[in-house]
Amino acid sequence: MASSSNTRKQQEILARDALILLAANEMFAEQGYHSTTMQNIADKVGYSKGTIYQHYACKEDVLAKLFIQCGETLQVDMQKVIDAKLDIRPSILLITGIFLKHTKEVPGVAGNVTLVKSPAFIAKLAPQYQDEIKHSEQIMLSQIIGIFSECEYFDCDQVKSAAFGWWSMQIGVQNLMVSGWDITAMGFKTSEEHIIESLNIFIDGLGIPSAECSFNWSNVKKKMQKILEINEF
Amino acid sequence: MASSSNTRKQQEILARDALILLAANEMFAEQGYHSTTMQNIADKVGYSKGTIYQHYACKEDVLAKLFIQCGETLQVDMQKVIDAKLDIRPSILLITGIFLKHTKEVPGVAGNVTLVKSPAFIAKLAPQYQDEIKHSEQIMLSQIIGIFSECEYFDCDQVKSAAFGWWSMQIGVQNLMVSGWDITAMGFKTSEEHIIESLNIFIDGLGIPSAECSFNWSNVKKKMQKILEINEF
DNA sequence: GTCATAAAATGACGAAGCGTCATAAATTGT
DNA sequence: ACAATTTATGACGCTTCGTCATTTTATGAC
Repeated sequence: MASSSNTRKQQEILARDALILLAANEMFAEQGYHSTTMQNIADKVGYSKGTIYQHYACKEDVLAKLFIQCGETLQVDMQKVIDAKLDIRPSILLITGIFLKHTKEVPGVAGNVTLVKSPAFIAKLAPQYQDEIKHSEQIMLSQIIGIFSECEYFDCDQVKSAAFGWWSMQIGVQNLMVSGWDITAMGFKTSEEHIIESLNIFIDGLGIPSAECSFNWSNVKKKMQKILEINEF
Repeated sequence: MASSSNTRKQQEILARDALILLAANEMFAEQGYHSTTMQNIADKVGYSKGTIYQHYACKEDVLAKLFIQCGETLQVDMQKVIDAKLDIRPSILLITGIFLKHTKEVPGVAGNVTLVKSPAFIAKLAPQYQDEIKHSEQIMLSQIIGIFSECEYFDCDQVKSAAFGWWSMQIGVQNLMVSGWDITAMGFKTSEEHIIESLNIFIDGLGIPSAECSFNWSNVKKKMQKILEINEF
């Protein structure tokens, strides 16, 4: 067997893998993880169920792979913010903005963070995915801790509490955003606007001086587009 | 048919209903909602599957009922804090403490807030439960808004952002607490300790002056026991 | 081009869970 | 004691997950 043939076939499989993930992501977003069947995904990509199972040993693995992919994108984007060496306030707000952007782009994944991390779910995953998820968590956590550590106003313990608080708020807002709850119908602004405002309050509480320019969601969005080098989202 | 006989039978059914919910709550907490079967619940209460289905038309309704029950308890406990007319800082921290307490008591419910509120899940519920959940949400939200409104330091818009931020953080920390993630193994303190510290930071950011006594998790717990008139949890 | 062999795709099948309903058991009223 | 009604039961139909024997396609030697 020629190596070129091997490579070609491998590329075919890789391309189909991308199609599967694309289809799964769409269906998870549209009708939820549990309401999406493997047959649905197979139909959408135009292959049989058996072929999908040559890529993923179980339905859980599909969501896990999407989750891991998102984690990688998040890490890359977060690193861009870190490398920009901004002040701590814009850093935190931009990292939040990145998560908000991802929540809107992949609601089927962002809304299932809790499911993916539940013991029952993890137990069904291929060992490789279990490890990758754990690894992804650690990288992201260290990035977050790193950003909060840059602040000279508080000690190691406060850093951990601040990072934990931010993380909680982030998980929470993701869940609120993907739930069908229309908060604007209750006189609220959008989740993005409120959470940025809340975070500004939180950062004020950390004793960090206010920036010269105000940081509302609109500003954060613009700054994000610049740093991530994207046009729209 | 005598009314006494009717009442007696109704009480039997009510008693069994409580047993079903008790069993379901335990199993949801132990092995998760999805891994718990209706047969499991039936076996645990010592009745057949068919009898369980005379109480609840579907598995979703069982979780929804538990969710609604918890909501009622939360409302009652929150009202006790509100009625105590404390300063805003202890009020917010005690409300948080109540949610932390409930998260520990009913992890099978607290960890599934996102699931219960997902459109696909809601759609399967009996109309009655759909309404009750919506109603429960509104009551709790108005209680939270009410507490934040007591603060004279900010306007209506800030109140909403603060309430939204608090709510996000609360949902997030519940998810973190019920996930298998052992943060103490990573050098962190407990979720309860960190979130109380984070909330203190958040409240500082609101411009609220520090209280004379410090409010760590231990203090909050003690104050809670006093106001809710309980001994341990 | 043809054929043997290997690789890959398929969907019928077994297993398991949800929810139903005809039947069985128990309770009530006469 | 017996009929009528209410209540409990688990076998059954249906759906979905995941498997695997079979079919189809691709490869390579001649």
